[in-house]
Amino acid sequence: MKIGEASDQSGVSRKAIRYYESVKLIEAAGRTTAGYRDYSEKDVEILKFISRARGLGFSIPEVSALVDLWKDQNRTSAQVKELAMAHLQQIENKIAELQAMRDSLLPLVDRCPGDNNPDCAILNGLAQRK
Amino acid sequence: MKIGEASDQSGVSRKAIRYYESVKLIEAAGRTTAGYRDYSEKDVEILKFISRARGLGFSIPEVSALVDLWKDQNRTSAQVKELAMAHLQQIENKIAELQAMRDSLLPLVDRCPGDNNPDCAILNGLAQRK
DNA sequence: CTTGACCTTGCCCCTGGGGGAAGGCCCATT
DNA sequence: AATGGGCCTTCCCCCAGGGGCAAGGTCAAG
Repeated sequence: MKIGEASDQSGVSRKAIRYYESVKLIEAAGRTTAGYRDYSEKDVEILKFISRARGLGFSIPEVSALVDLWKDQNRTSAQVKELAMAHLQQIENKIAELQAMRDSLLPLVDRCPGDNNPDCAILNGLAQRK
Repeated sequence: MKIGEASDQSGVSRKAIRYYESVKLIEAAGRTTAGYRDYSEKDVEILKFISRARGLGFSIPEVSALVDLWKDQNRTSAQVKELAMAHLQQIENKIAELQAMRDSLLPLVDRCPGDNNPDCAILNGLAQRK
């Protein structure tokens, strides 16, 4: 099948598929006589795997490692778990970072009257030396 | 003062200062006879303002709008509040997105034995059609 | 006068693709 | 047989926010 159908079936955009090929996350697809990329059902399964992993926030190198482990019958679940736990920690860190931003910003927003006067707690908070 | 001192005092890297100038977030600094950028105390205050706004996660265009409002004596606090609340919503959205990732990934990690066998709930979860 | 610390511009790199241009291919309809 | 539109191809620019490095200019102290 051609890239459009592979895209529709896998949920990965055409653009992303070509990008994944360019960064060698997936193998270069075979070509038809017309020069079109040609995909098999198996290729689509790999794309779906990648799509789900990306959806969980794994970066391209991380997804690459996951795909390699998936294909490797000699893997250990410990290897996979280590990778996933490291990613989970990154997620937790980002959540904490965003919550810290929210916790800093929220009180400023609450104290800003939001009326027609120029006085604003948000600008004051940003301007003042802490 | 030159860029190095302005950087030290404001907490914004030399590189970032030049970058902010190139994207017109700040005005182009004056130059000494030797061609070095020259900063005043006021410039440093603006950089500190920017640094704090960036620390709260505001994007460059958002920071630009905040700086403009800060300088504008005819602003209304409603304008500032609107901008801040929109950003706050973006933060909340990102937090929710990351929490959803965590909530999907965590049960898989918990069910992965992490031993020397290849069977792994994480890979199974990514591979299976949902 | 030399040395080292600072400054300058400029270029390529990163993430993860999106958007769009210019041109080639294929199928169905007229 | 021709044509139209819907695919496909490669190529390049764009986003944030700089990092890193190169080649060279400047300045103050010893």
